Amino acid sequence: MLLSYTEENYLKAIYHLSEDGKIDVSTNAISDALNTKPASVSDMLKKLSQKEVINYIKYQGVSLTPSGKKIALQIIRKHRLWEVFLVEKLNFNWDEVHEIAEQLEHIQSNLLIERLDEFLGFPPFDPHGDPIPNERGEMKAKKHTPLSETELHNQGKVIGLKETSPLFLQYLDKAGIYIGAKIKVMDKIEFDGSLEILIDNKKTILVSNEVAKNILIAES
Amino acid sequence: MLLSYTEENYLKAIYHLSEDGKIDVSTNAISDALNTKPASVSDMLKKLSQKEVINYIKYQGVSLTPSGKKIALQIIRKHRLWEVFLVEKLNFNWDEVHEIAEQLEHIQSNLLIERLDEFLGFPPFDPHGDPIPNERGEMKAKKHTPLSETELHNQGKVIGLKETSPLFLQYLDKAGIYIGAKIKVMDKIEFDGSLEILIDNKKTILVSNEVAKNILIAES
DNA sequence: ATAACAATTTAGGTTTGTCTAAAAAAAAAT
DNA sequence: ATTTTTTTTTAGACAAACCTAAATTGTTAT
Ligand SMILES: [Mn+2]
Ligand SMILES: [Mn+2]
Ligand SMILES: [Mn+2]
Ligand SMILES: [Mn+2]
Repeated sequence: MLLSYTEENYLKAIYHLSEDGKIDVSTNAISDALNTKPASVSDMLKKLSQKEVINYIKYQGVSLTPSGKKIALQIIRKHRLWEVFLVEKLNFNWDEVHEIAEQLEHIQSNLLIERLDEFLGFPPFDPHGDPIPNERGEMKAKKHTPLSETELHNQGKVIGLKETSPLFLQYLDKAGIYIGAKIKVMDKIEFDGSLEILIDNKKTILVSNEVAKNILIAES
Repeated sequence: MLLSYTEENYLKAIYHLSEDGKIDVSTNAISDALNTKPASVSDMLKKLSQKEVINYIKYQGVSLTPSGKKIALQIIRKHRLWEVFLVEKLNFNWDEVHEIAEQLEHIQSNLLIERLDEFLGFPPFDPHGDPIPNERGEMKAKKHTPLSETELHNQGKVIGLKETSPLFLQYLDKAGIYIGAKIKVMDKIEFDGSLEILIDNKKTILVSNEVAKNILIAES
């Protein structure tokens, strides 16, 4: 089935919104995510329901059907592969790629995306540590312990981020934090939940609780 | 100025139609090129005229303004660079890339296209021998003597094509003709204008006049 | 010079995706 | 158990890009 650029964006938004455990996604949440009005979302949900890519009962929220989920994962696959291309091949910084990938993810060609995947060496993760689905929509589960919940003195590695906004990524660059960096929590300040962390056994810095919540760690 | 996907395609079509020496392009020619109805073209010409990217006098055809021409050349630059990428990096055949480039040419990001150009080594020509405009819209003029008008026994090199449809490209593959191939005209059959040609001093084949008109030669 | 034909434009509609304002339903508060 | 507030849907409009049918302008042939 062929969906429009806009319909694809709705499916992707619904997928991302239901990622945080939520089973049913609300009209308002979608309108927030896509910067449209709730009334426009209602219209679109009716249309997507007709096309059988979402389960929709009026006033009761929405979820993806298996076929809708498959489409959403294909778009996410394309988005993340293009992000890898931009960073690995065209030397973009990780905070510059999202906007361009938002456009590139809608290019229609299965052959293109399979060739791109091959050209990039079948990367399992994108520049922000997010897993890249394969053709069947399967991806490596990345276990996510936020840095804010890591035990004191435990050594871990940065495997991903909850936030990927340019401002946050630029902050991380400045702090010397990147995907793969070794991090050890040296001290927890009870007052505001900020953490003293040792990066790569070299540099000790203080990060706020807000920052720590958005850094995902694989403990070792 | 920001133009829509569709407006960009109109400018590109007008540019290509005026390439063949024509100063003013007709409504019907545009509607043919874009597979739309003349009435739709009239609507769009009014809009493009308002945006000052075309010179338009009702009933008298249309031409690009300097700013319209600049935009058209930027789109063509993007199209051709992406074609090089697809062939050189993703191993596509030259007859498979046009459709995908039609989509990729509309991706908006100056940085992207400059980085891509650099990544590809600043190629002066695309896989079909067409010149790639630089950021300022300048490109190498390619002199075009159709093979059909080449002197008997003259040796030349294939530098481009007039037609780049998949069917024609596939025919050339089969015949062993490619950009850069050495060609010598051995005989001209007066009856139908077909030619006996020697390719790379190895293989002699017969090509129709129709084919010969669409192969561009640099004589040496 | 006029009639016939071809090219182009206008008039009036459709579809997609958006909006605002108003109505209806669900959830929260009293 | 009502009332109030919030969420969601419907009603009615609009812009972009297309269409068909009809009117207009330009071109060619008599
Ligand atoms: Mn992204
Ligand atoms: Mn990402
Ligand atoms: Mn092309
Ligand atoms: Mn080309």
